[in-house]
Amino acid sequence: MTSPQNSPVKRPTVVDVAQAAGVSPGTVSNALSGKRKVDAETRKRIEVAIRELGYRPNQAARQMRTGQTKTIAIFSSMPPAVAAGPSKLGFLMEIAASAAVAAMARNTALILVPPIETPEDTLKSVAMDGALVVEPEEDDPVLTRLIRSGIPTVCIGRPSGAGIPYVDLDYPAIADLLIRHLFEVGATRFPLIVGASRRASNLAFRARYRAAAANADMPETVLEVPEAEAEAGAAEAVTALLAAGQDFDGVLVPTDAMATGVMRALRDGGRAVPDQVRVVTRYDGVRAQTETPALTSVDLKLEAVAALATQKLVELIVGQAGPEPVPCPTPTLITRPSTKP
Amino acid sequence: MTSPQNSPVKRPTVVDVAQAAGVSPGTVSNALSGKRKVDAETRKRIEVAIRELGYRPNQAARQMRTGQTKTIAIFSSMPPAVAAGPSKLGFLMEIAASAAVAAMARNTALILVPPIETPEDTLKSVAMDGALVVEPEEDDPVLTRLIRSGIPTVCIGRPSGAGIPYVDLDYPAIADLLIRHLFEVGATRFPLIVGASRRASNLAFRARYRAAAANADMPETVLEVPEAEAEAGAAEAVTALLAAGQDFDGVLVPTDAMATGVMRALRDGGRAVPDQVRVVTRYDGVRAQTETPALTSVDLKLEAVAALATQKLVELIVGQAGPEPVPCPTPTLITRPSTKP
DNA sequence: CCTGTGTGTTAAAACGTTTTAACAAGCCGT
DNA sequence: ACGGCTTGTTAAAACGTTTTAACACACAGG
Repeated sequence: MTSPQNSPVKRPTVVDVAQAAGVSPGTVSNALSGKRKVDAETRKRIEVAIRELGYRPNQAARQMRTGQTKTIAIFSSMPPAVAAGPSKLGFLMEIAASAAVAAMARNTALILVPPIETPEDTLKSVAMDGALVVEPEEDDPVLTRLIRSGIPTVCIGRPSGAGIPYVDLDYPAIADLLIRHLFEVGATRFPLIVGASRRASNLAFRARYRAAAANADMPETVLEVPEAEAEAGAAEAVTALLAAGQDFDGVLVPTDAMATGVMRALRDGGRAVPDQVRVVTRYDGVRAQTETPALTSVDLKLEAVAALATQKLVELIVGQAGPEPVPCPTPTLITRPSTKP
Repeated sequence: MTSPQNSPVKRPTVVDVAQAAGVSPGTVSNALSGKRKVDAETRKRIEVAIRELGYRPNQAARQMRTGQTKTIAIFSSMPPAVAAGPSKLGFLMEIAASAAVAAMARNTALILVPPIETPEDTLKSVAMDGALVVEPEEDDPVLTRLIRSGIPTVCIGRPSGAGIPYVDLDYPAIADLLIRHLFEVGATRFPLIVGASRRASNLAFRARYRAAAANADMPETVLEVPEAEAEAGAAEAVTALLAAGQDFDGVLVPTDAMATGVMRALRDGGRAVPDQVRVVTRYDGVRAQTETPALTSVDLKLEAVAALATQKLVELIVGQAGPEPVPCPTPTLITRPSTKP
């Protein structure tokens, strides 16, 4: 109960604790970190002093000295137009939530970096010693900037560059899962509606679709839609298809926002789902679930993926792991009314 | 192209920049922050030196000197059982996403603190100069700890203590909206299924329900369900109600997880929604949207709420604002098949 | 008695900024 | 020629930790 200085609050520091415990600051540090041996009796004194004063270590000072911020950031490389809207809550946030708990379990904080146009500014203003990049695009600007800055980075979804560690989402397997299912429920010819960017998932879907079409003697119809106008673009594409009189009994449309557009176009065009046309999409998010009828999609095991990526990242940071990719959990199908036979 | 030291990387510091530009470190700092005047020509030299060396300020050092971390944290006080599962992606993440962009716009990072049992550890290990608390409970442990630590805090949803700034979610208005709607679509007697905790929203729903019941001469039936077992508990409660032969033509069930349970119990009990029973819930999340039939709910304007709270928080941190609450946007009804007349 | 070996502690340096107080130079009005 | 004012710059201190090198001490083996 000694009268404090008149300064506002003056949080106690390690030297206050040292003084109270009758030791030197260095010893307090050692007691806290356990890096060097300190006498049991001394440690006791220090602990009571800490409790007494309500000492909390100053993270900034600690960070500055050690160079470790104990912080990782999560970036979405999707254009804001894609990440925004109803999907915003989906993919990215689902991963972020899981990554946050995985990080916290390793006593690391996760900071949420919203989709932005200017990665440079963000990289300057925010301190982190590692980064997660969700679904990097080919030559992703955020990703390249990160690795050029020497910041340890783990991708979720395979990146275009080599030597960057990642947790694969195994897009080919996902594509096969959906394509096989379409055939199984009786579809015989279906177009692929896909994003125009060179994002890895788009590439995989195109490749697997081509292979499957060739294999089944099905004519290939690949419609590329700019990702920024996903929903409207997909609707337009399907409407054009209908107008052209092309017949099809299924649609493979990975991006959920585009799936919404497809469903609208089908409704407007008087096609019944699933009786006349079966529709499947990739991400099992709000959109897939709330469509009428609800859409068959894929359980990507995002929670596990996020946890693995986070673990890999912290190992990378402390130098316990190399840049080799992490095997990913196998995705499974979720069948819904949109493909009911 | 001078050969660098053999040390790993050695990021350039402010003194390197100063040396390259032929000035003192202090001047570089001034040029960067713009706090003091520096000659236009000198500033130019500094800027090119910065670009040349690829200098990025060390945030930790900056933080330590200024005491500002430029970081805020967002806490959910919900028990993990509630925050987990499908709802995890909903309420909390929707707010977090919006808060992140609002924070970033003010050049502040948002760190995501997952629901935890041990707030003390987190508060110790993570540096922040402000906090958002989502839906604080009465005498919320996280909240009390935060204010005791003197960390500026803004709540989303009214806290129990006084003097803590918050953005109201206006639970009474929300409750009234739903209750009025139930009456309007022809319901004459309906129970309230509500969380057992003393969370502000629960209290408000109880109060408004009582008032409305008294006013309409409707018998009161309030069923309290422990929040940890929301879905199962609510299902059980409704099943018991049916077994007891109590007749009702509507259900008011604010928590979406409980709504799922209610719908299941009604289905199992052979009651048709909306023909025999109308159901309304509060949060328009995945669950409300994917129920069959989809549930009438409320647009809480979470995006705006989160932005307001974040703005208030940064103002609070820099001392530009007092602890008075922030007026909140008015919620609106979203009518869905579950109350179709 | 001397040398070596732990053990536990400490004083001081270092981390990279920002801020403070001082200062030099130029200009103005007497 | 001198004091006062402005403008731009700087040297040095400060922020709170961790780490390094040194030290004091006890104790063992010769």
